[in-house]
Amino acid sequence: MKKDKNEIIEVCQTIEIHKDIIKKVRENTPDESTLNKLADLFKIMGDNTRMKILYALLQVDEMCVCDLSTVLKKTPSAISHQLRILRQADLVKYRKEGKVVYYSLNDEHVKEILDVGFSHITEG
Amino acid sequence: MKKDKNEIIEVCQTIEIHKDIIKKVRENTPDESTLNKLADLFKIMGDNTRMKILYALLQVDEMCVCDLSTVLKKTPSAISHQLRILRQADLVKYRKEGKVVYYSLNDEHVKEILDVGFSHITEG
DNA sequence: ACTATATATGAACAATTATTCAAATATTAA
DNA sequence: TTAATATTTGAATAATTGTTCATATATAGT
Repeated sequence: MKKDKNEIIEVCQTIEIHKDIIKKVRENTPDESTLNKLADLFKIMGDNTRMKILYALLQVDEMCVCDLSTVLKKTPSAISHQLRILRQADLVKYRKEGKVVYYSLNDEHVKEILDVGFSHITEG
Repeated sequence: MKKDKNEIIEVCQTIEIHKDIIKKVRENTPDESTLNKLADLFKIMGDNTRMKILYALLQVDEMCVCDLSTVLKKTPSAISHQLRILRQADLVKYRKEGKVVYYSLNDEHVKEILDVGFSHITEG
């Protein structure tokens, strides 16, 4: 069992059980970097605090850190850390007004993804 | 700053900066358990290996552990561990034929979620 | 300049988790 | 029964990550 990433691993004794299936999958799967980005997107949404932030921002135009902190019952620091992650992933944007920073959703896709996920949870 | 979950935390000195916004969000956000389930769903999709498994199963009807192991260049054990997580989340189903276990996607929603996420990555 | 407030940030800690390894099942064939 | 193979499983390890705490920055008011 080679560990080199470029080697073909002989996973099972019957090396490739279903050649046609493996061929089809290899030809039609997006490249690794795209799949990694996709996994990263879901990873960011896969956290209770960040999910609550996104759903809160879905209800209103914008919220400041203190609003989110109040609604989620978490410290402003914890909220700020998570907002930073959402910012870096371009899922939220912000504007500054004096001392207060207002955050809002950055992307229409976010709502779509949440909606489909919601259907899976409630219907399925 | 109380830690009791039922207490209202006084996060900032100006306790609730925007009462109307906070009220609206509180009234329209799904309950905690639903949001947790939603975060769990995305958490499961937010892993490189599991994402590759899902995308592979999206291309063909079904694949056995050995097929997945070959395509993803991971040990059957690693694949099996991840399939177990996908099974428990009802994202995949399986059927057994002799020694071989065939896995397939369990839900139409999975494809939808992946598609919307894909749009976000590629278009945005 | 000084104080107060809203937010951000870095380090530390605790908790979660993906992979590996070894061993256990389950099924088929001899 | 014995051997071979596909898959599963439990324990151990290494890596990642969310929160807290202390501190820093930014802005407004006095």
